[in-house]
Amino acid sequence: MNDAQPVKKTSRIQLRNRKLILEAALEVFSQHGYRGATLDQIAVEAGLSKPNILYYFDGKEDIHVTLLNQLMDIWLAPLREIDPQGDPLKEVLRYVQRKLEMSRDLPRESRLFANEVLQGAPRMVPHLETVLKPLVDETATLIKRWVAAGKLAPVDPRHLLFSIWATTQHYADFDAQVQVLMGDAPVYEGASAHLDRMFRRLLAP
Amino acid sequence: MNDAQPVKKTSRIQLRNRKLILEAALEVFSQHGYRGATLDQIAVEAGLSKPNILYYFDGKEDIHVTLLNQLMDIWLAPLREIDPQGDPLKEVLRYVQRKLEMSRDLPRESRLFANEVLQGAPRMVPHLETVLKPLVDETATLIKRWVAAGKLAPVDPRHLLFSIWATTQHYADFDAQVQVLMGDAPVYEGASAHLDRMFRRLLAP
Amino acid sequence: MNDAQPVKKTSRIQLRNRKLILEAALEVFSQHGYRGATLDQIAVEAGLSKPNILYYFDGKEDIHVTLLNQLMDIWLAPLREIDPQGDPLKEVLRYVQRKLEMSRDLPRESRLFANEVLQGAPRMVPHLETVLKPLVDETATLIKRWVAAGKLAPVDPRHLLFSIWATTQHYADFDAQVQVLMGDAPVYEGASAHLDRMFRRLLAP
Amino acid sequence: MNDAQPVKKTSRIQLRNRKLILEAALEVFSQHGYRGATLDQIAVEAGLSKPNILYYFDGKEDIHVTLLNQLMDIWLAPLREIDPQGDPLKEVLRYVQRKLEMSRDLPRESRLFANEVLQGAPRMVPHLETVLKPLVDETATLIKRWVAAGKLAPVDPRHLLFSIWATTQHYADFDAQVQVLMGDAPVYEGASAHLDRMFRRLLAP
DNA sequence: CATGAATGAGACTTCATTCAT
DNA sequence: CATGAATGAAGTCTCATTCAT
Repeated sequence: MNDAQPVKKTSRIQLRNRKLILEAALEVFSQHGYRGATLDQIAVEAGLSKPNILYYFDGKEDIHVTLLNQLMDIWLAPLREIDPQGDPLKEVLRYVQRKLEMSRDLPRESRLFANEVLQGAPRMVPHLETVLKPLVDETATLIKRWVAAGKLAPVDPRHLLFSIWATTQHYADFDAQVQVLMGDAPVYEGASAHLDRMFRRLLAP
Repeated sequence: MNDAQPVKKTSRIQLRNRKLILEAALEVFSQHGYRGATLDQIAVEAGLSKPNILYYFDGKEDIHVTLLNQLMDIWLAPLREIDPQGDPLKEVLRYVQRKLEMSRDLPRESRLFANEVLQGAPRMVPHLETVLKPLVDETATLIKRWVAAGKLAPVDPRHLLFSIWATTQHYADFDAQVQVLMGDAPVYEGASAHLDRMFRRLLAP
Repeated sequence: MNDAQPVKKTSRIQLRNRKLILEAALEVFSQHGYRGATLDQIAVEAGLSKPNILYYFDGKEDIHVTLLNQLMDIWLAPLREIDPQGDPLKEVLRYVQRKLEMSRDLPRESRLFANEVLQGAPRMVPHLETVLKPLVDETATLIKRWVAAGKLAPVDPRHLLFSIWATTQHYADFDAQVQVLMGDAPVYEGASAHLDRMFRRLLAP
Repeated sequence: MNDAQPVKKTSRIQLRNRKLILEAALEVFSQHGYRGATLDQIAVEAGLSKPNILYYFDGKEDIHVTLLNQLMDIWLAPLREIDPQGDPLKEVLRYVQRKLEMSRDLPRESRLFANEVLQGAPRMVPHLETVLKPLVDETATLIKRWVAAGKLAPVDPRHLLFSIWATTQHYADFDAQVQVLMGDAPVYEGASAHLDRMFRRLLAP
């Protein structure tokens, strides 16, 4: 009957509320995980009623998936910024620092992602395969070329990436433990220096 | 809270069933997280009835806490095995390999722990402070001594430990992602060589 | 309740939209029943927005009642057409055929009505008493007169009407079952012949 | 792990409560339809708590399906009792009376069935095809044989069955309307006589 | 030691209706 | 005349826990 697609005009309010909800959901999901989070919490955090949340999203899972997909773009940005024309060592070390900054500035995003992968990434495997894998493959090729050209010490590109991700995100994901062990001491300054030295020593040709 | 411990005579069956339950709970909790896990799943996995589970433990949380505390002993064993009299570089590199082996052989334990810390370690902070922190402080002192003696390259001991934990546990905690990116390629062989080189370069004086 | 009728100027658009809504509601109500139908479905079916629907009707129930009342007029038309001056047998048999045709051509109306009566006709009893009953009483009197005059075989007029209604509407109301049992065979041709013979034999003096 | 099928020992209580629930559900479903019925109503009617209802059945639909399947057996019993060796006319007329009695004594079952078929029998088509159709096919063959043998007047067996079902069940399904039109007059006596005469005239050879 | 039975609290979701423009 | 936004009430279902044997 009505073939006209209901091209939802995303009005000002629409945009604002969707943002409000996603922001609230990020807070709640990253803290309690998917199952641990409740729509009630998200609604309160967003300052909206529960049914109103469901007016903007199709359900709890829809919010979660939307969040994860949005996240991936932000999350992979630094990897995309590695300049194939740049100085190899400098490029990689800059990537490490960028990742560490993200860990410091966007810890909720890091935890949201960790939560999801930790449970087998049930809602993300497709995305990982279509978006992350090609990008990683490409980066691996680049690093191999750099190694072959003698610009970097020999290293397995994928394990290198794992190490970078693991060490940088650790400060966000395992923050509770870091807090206990570091007390009041500043964390990120030391981390920055430590990681810079570690990866510099690993990769300096 | 309830200090009046019901001095249960721990019979043979008691012990067996407690073990069954904890084993089942490890499986379920590590896969779905605390909130995502249900007593039903644990009961089925353990082959016991739900009320029977609650005969052995005071509730869901009790099982979880017991599991986490038990885990910590296993988890910290390699750290305790570092020999202050041994060769510093060798000792640390051995620790890295031990941790990597644990990640491979006990991934559920790793994920259980990660899940908990990720959510702020609400049920573990006391344990972390009383058990983990002193041990880490002690190890940090040892490493500092080694560094001062010129046996290791200068390094912040705590950030070193973080890097070791992060890189080794990554293979268990982020397994879903590693699988996607590594495909059928063997993972642990490469990881072992990579981490050995990385920490050797970092620490060789 | 609210006697202050909001004397709506029934413009062209008004009329068109009311018709659109009632047509959509007929479709939806007859398929899912009163409780099973939703305003959303009706709105989509009518190509109008939900609040707009409520601009034309006071609520879900209002639409339903309006529909039922409208229906009754159509539904009872054949009964009103029975000609007291006509040939008794011919008149009744023609009525049977007219009802069967309505069952074939207006199955949604039949089901809507059936749905309502099936659930005790909560929204229709008054209408039944004030409109249907007098008409049936009148028709019963007519049939009794015809029987008394020897123009029809002795028959209880009300049970006769029940039988006519039941057998003709069955093809609309129990269509799902008829489909299963008749397969691809044509239904209404056989039904027409069968019912004609049945009521002819019953009533031929 | 546990291969032993959990052969739910249907204890005394189990049996009693399942019966209680089905009885309550029959009452509620037959009155309000599937969608119109609520677990709350069923729970109250059964005198059990809502979660307890769900301890015995997997959900609303499970109750409904169970009810419908049970019903079919009762419902088709009279059809199965038609004796191929008996006197044709007598057998069919007895069937009519048995169906009419069921309409009088089990009106809720009749309405439950009508409700379901009216909405397209979404939960019953398979059952209709595998259970009802073969039985009807068989009966149709029998009737055809009787007609061919001159024991019954020529009649389409399926339309005959439709007419029997329609006219007898009408008194249960359209009871609300029958009540309005018959007032205090006894219904089933007249119906019995009327239907007996109608089908006798139709079928007498 | 063990379990079938039961439930209160709370989770997600639907929907008729109202609000505000 | 029309609609995007919002919500209270209610519905189905889950789950940790308790009861009673």
